[in-house]
Amino acid sequence: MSMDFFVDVYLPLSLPKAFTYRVKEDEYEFLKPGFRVAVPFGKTKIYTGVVARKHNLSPQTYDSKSINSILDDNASIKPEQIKFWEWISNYYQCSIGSVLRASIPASLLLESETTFIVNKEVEVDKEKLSDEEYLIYEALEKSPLKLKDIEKISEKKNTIKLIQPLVEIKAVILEQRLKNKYKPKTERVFRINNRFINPDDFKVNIDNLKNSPKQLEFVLTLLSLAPKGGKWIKSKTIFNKSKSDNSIAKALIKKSIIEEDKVIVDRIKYSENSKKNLQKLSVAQDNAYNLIKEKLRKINVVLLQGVTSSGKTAIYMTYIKDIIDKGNQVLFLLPEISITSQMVTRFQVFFGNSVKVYHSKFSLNERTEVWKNVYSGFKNARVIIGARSSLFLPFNKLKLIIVDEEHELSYKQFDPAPRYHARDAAIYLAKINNAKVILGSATPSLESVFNVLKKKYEVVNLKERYGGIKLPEIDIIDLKLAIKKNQIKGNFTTKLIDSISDTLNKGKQVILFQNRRGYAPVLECITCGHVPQCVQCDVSLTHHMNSKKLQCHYCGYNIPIPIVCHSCGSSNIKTIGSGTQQIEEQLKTYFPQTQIARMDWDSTRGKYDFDKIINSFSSNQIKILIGTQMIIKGLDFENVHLVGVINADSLINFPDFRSYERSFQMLTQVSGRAGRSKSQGKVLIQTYQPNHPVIKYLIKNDVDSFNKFELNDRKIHFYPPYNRLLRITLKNRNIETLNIASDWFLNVLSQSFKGPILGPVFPPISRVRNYYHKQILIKLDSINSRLFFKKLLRRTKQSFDSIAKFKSTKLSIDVDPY
DNA sequence: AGCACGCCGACT
DNA sequence: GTCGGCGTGCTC
Repeated sequence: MSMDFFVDVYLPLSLPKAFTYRVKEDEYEFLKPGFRVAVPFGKTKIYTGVVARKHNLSPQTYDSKSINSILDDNASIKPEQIKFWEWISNYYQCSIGSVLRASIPASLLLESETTFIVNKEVEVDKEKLSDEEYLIYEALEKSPLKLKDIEKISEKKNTIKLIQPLVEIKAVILEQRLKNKYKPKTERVFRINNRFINPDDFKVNIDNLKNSPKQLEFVLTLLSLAPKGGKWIKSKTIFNKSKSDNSIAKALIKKSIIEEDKVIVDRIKYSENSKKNLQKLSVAQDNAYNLIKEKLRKINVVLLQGVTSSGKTAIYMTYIKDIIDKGNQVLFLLPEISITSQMVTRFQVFFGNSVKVYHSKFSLNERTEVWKNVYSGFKNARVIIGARSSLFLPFNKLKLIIVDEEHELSYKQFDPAPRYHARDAAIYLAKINNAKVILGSATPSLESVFNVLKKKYEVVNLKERYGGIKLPEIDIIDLKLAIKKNQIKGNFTTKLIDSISDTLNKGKQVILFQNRRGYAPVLECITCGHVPQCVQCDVSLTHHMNSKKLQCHYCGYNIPIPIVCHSCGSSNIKTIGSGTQQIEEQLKTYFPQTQIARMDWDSTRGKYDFDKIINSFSSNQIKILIGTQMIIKGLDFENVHLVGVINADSLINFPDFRSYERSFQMLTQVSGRAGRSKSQGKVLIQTYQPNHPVIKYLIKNDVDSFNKFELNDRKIHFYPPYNRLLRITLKNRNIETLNIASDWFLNVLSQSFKGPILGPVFPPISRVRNYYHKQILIKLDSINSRLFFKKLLRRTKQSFDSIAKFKSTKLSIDVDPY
């Protein structure tokens, strides 16, 4: 009986399912789920896919193509990873391909590029070729070319048609070549030739070098580093020590005295600090540590709720040590922005080379390296510090995931798909790996607080700061009152200015927090009120002082700052609003002699800008640091005494159901930057609403009461964590088509689903890059309705996609949107 | 998602 | 007449 052999393959495309390919019997035996295979797809392309499963069921409705080749000797992807992808794809309602693409460094997803080569077996009568064909053929005779290159040579765009005749007469053939994008970094190494150090000849050999002192020195240096030979020594080391260079090495290689080779080295430099002992835990920390340990025996997730500066990190580290001493791996998740070199160094001091770091600002090659380290050599990858995408690494023996600052919004991926929440995904990842989870925060998310109430998680509290330092004193400045008394100028009340100057006089530092970025956001015409808008998005252009431009934050469109109003021609235009740049300038008029730095998205574009500012602030060169969210992320500045919040209202009044929670978290975090050593710090908050609940509970440092208040509010309005949200966004260039499409969608949904469906509405920014947006929001009240709705949504999406007139409408789904 | 095909309008 | 714009449908 003849058997057919098939594999289902996941492709890195945004398509909803796996594709089935035929394989030969021996391939079938060799392949396992997780192997990468190169497969033809469509007419011209070859993609790298991942085998999901293998079987003998011949597809009924189509003929399977055969795979092109097998790319692995061992499964590149572990079964747990595939399981994790499938969960993400199912829970967050996105294609498996988009998960795959987010997971694997592009370097491991080989890419096909159509290359054309001259077919030497066919005689071509060049006289008969057209001028253009001739040109292309001649170019191809010199070297194989890709379509893009031919485009350049022929200076035409439609190269396919140009080359088509040549392909038809088989003068030119296509070559599908897979190109490996990952190039390991190598270093040259030398070692002494065995024959040279053979005891019988050694003396003679050395004597022979007498007339070449430079070469002799090279050899002696090499011998001092590797007396018995055999060992490879880095070229750099020898060149430095013997003051020689490549010419000398070359000469020695020619004489067969030394041998050379190349070894693969890590791109990311890890300091080889000797591992220090962990700092001893305080009594409170030790209690918390033991409690966590005890609770994790019975439950999978523990929430560590510790006030700012309570020393959560020390507890994590003690726990991490437990895990890695047993040869297991730990994933330490941080919000992207918190992964500073400060943080990494802190870990390396204790865990040395076993620490690996993974986040999106690393280059592709760097990320590939970490991937390979985590996959194979887990001795040097036991502690992985990473941003949300590190959930997708090929862990070996993952036994603990720590999600620090678990309340952070940036754990939720926003665009593109997969729109996953790293905290929630981490809990599932832990489950399939049999690992435990510690969530840490001073101000836990209401979701986690709720899960503690529901007994899904256990909580461990840490109510005092490390070293018995008092929490800062929080003082409110009523802006209404200040205006009445004429005690305000620009953004600053007299009280705040006095406090700043007091602090500076004591030799202490100041942090000022402003919840906006860039310079005074918009330019307004005083005469007619016109504000310059982006041409393809529905937003006002932002004034960027550095580049002297008006810029769109959504699509990057920019224009030079106009001298006259484009609408009425008046030259009476000015900037309105108050961002960090403006605050910096106002502050400079008060404290002209003081070093002031600003930290926001604009001033920290580069990879190292952030570290640079942090370093000069911690070394006390900068006295006042002004910044947005960026400055509040778990950084330890010992000398900061005063934290000022310029305006709490812009936070509190943000039109979103999470804005109170967020303001409370942010204000608590920012307050926590004050008084981290010995003396008690001070926090001054300027606000128009001194009696607002957020402010009220904040002053008392009462997280629990705030949570209670806020949970009650969420319950009344059917918001998370009581109900789950699901948001559908439709996009189209044409507003009419969009309206019809979104109405259709809503209609079909509401025929089967009786729960609350809101919309479709235009979001606050209703047009981005010339695409109009419309949103539908669904509130789901139980697991059953969630499961039911997701099924319904999948069906509805399928019918939607099959209707021709909706083809141009893009649809995206966001589960648990933020 | 890409990519090719094919149908239309705007020009050498 | 042809170039290239975009709408449509398919990919194992």
